[in-house]
Amino acid sequence: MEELYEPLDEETLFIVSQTFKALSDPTRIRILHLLSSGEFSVTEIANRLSLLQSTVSHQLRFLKNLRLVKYRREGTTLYYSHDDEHVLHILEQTIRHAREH
Amino acid sequence: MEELYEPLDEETLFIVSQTFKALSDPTRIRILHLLSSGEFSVTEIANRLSLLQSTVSHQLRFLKNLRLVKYRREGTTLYYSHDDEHVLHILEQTIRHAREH
DNA sequence: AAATTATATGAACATATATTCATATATTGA
DNA sequence: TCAATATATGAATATATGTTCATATAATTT
Repeated sequence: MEELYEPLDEETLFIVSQTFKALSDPTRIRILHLLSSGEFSVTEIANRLSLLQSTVSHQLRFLKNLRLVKYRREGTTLYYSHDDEHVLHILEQTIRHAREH
Repeated sequence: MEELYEPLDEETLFIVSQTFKALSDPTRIRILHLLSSGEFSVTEIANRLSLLQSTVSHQLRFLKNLRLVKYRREGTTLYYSHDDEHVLHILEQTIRHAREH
């Protein structure tokens, strides 16, 4: 029997699980989905999604640590945008898939 | 400014988050990755991945509920295999992406 | 420098989750 | 029906996680 299966090393496993963990929370999904259409400040995100500023900030830190989002500063305002085409593509792909029942 | 952003309804959000939650745990990732190469019994999975039979069984139930795996019976043995090409494709895609650093 | 606005942070809390152990269930064969 | 084998299940536990509240930090304007 031929074996096309390659066991996963710890590092790969960690990266993959972290990536999907980022996409496993409804709040983070909504934030990333919003950011797929452009850049928004923390307050804008909170208002659009009816979330507390603190909640958004915490989740943005999470996404920032995984380099899924980035920001630029303009005065006191931080404009966040997505920073990982691959992950965003997977998310949008899965959203479409889910919408087809 | 044109708006290409479509808010996510609750149901879609739930399906998407559940799907990614399934892929966010190292044990489930290893199981699904193994099943990408064929069908295996619960005991085989446990042995190959050095996991307790109980752990594997619990996680298979989780994956079964989300219809990510299916099984066929042969005597007392249950052979599990994957049951969602789309999700498996996303997983393998992300594994390859992670392996490229 | 003080006030204002925007964002980040830490602690506390409630909830969710993964694993383990012990045991139950199910199928087969003697 | 009893023994053997394979799998499932439930309770217990430890840990992880998301949200909230209060407050801190940072940049700007007056």
